[in-house]
Amino acid sequence: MAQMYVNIALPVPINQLFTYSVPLELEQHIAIGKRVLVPFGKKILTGVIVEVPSVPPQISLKSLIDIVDDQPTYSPELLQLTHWMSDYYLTPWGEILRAAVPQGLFQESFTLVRLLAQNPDELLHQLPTTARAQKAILKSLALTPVQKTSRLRKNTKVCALYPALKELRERGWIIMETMLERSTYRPKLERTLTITHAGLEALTRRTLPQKYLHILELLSKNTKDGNNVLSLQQFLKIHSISLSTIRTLHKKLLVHIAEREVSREDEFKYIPARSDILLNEHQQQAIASLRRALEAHKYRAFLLHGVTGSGKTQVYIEAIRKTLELGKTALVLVPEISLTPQTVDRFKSHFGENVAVTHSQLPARQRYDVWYRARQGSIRIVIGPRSVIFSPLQNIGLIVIDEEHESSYKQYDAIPRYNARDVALVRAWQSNAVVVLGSATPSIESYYNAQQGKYTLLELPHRVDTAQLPRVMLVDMRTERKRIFEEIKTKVQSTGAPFPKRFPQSSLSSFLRQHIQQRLEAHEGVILMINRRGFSHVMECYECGHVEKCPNCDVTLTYHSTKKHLRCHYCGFVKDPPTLCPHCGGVELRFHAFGTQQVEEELATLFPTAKIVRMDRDTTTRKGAHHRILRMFEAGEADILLGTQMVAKGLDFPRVTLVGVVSADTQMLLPDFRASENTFQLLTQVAGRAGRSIVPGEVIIQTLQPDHYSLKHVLTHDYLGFYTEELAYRQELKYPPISRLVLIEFVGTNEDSTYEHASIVAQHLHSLNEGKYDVLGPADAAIPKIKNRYRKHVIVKSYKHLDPNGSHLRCVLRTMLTHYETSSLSAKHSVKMIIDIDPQGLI
DNA sequence: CTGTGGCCGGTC
DNA sequence: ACCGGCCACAGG
Repeated sequence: MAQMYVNIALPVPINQLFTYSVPLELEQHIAIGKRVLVPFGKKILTGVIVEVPSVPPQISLKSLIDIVDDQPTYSPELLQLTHWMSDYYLTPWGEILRAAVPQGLFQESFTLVRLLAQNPDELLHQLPTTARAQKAILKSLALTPVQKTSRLRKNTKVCALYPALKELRERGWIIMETMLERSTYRPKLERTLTITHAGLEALTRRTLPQKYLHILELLSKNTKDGNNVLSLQQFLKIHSISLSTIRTLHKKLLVHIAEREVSREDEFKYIPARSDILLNEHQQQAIASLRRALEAHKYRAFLLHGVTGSGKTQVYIEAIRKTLELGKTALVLVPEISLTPQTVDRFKSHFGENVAVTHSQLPARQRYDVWYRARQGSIRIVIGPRSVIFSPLQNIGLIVIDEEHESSYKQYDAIPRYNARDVALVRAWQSNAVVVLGSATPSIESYYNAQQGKYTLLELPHRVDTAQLPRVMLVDMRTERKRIFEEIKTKVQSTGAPFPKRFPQSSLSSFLRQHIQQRLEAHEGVILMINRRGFSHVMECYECGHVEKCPNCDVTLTYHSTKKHLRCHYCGFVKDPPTLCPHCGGVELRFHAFGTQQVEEELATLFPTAKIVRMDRDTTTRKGAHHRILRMFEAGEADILLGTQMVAKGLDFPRVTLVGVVSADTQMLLPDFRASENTFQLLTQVAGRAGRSIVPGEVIIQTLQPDHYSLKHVLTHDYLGFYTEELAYRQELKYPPISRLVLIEFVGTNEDSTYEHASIVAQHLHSLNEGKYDVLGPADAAIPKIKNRYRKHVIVKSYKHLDPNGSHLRCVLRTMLTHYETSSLSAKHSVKMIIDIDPQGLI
């Protein structure tokens, strides 16, 4: 037999596979998709067998250490999907494979350093004065005698750590041990109690005290097929028996205590689904289309555009029902934030034991369980946030992406930077499955795709039952501001006092106040949304709300306090800030945004008897806090729910009749080409929280820009109107979906070298250009410095009519990447380069 | 002459 | 990412 080789994908930032030879005794266990342990550099890493080549490369090879899996962790389907991602997102395959499974499945080795010497302080003198590194290591070990090498490196900041450790080892002062991390996953066990043969005999012979006989009798009834139905704990509790009694029986060998693995899923109280749900005509049509598509067993994508409260979930449920009938499985992706118990219960009540739900707050073990059970086929529906797109469900028939426009489907802060919605489309295509993208406010891209015929459009234009869409009103905050400003001016003119440093401002207009008052009196619920403080570097006219924009990119300019100028962070355009407002001649240009705190205080003063609950990042980090706040509000124990964007999504409280938006502007003025789209989506979503029952709802939006087009269409619930206007804007400035964007971010501690590095790459991209794309920048990122690291952006805009599937662009970027990797430019200046394909935003 | 810190290329 | 080899340079 010829020597066998395997190609392994490793989770290292090197875009290639590595070949290893296979020891004879492992040959019969080799299979594509299994995890293996391999030596790599100084470490042992986990990798995945992705190919079995017939011809080895002409280099000396290392040998596999072990095969971790009994059965492949990755199905051919998942290997195909992750391979596509590796190519599309320019990310090493191994890194994607690691991201596609629960944490802890990619063990790697580490080295422990253990101090043997008893008296390290004396030993210090034995070392030559020049051996500073060794001394530093000894001192650190004197404090903590056992440390990982990585920790020693951090503690001592020694450069050549290993040579120094070698010396110390040769002196016999330390030893080093290579260890493999323990897998973070261990099954949850519980103890079971069974009666032994000796116990049964004792029972028939009745040679024991009555008390013990009674217990044995209970036990003999409780035992089924050799397995105890109740756990030890449950048995003790139900029959009020103490553990010590059982111990006595155990000592006499009359009972047997064993351990068994249990599922960690939370107890679920089964609520049967309502059977009286009447589907309206549009829902029925949508369901019929989906059923036909499912029966065809072919790839097909649908965009389900349904207004808030139009019963999209019921459509998903019927589609899933059909999928199960066809013997297939279904994936449901939801944005993290909208995974309310309401939604979960609804799916569970229809599909019971077939469903599993994961979310990021679930302990890692429980997430592992869901992953494992999906792979085993013991569940057939998985619901969760973006990462469940990798769920190892077999035979997928349907993928649902709820609220497909949500930015949380894009992972932007870690490798791999992928959009789960787009990956879902590819997975469905590769698996001949049906995809449903659902939203009340589809992303411009998705609606564009629907119009281009890539997706079939399904519309739900009405709310279910007889609920009406709420009445939306705008409050022009400029009038309020003007009044205050005039008052100050007259006061200044009459008294001769200087202008006050800070102008008084109230976050709540009198109009909004009156309406809150009315709702409180009627004992109805009020939701108030504040935008997170976010971006304060936007300069705004106090009187008219005017904001300066870039003449080239049409994004909001940001103020740089050090250089005292306004700047476009897309193209680098710079100008001095105006002293007078170019729009109204106002003198007061300033930065501002309301914080949750200020609004809460104002509310408390204005409505002293009202009970206000706050929901934001700070108040909901504790486990269960989120649910408790919502339950209080639902039960009517709280009158006003005040919160950030969290309150905009997925909540369904019939008692809410008024929704107020403190300021639409913070969102609208974000320096990003998607600012209008996000504003429209957010406001439409939050407006959708009002009037979800017979009582009609009202929505009040405060703004300094009442004429802005993203607000205009919110008033009339006119998605298509907004889409048309927004698409024209995108076409004019060549933003997606007309173009394809790639954001290249450079992060470094030294501003000049970070910039230099960015320009070299930008230059390189220019030189490779054949006119199919534009390169913008380098420019400062909108937040130019985070945690003492400078951020520079280079943006590539590739034109779809010249490079329809973006393959040319990826080819160019790959060339650039190879060049970059070998030129070791990054190491020299310690500048990190991050490539983000199809970024969600450019901030 | 030795030990150390910075750059650079390789990792099967 | 992270290690080791190479080179320049400070201290003896």
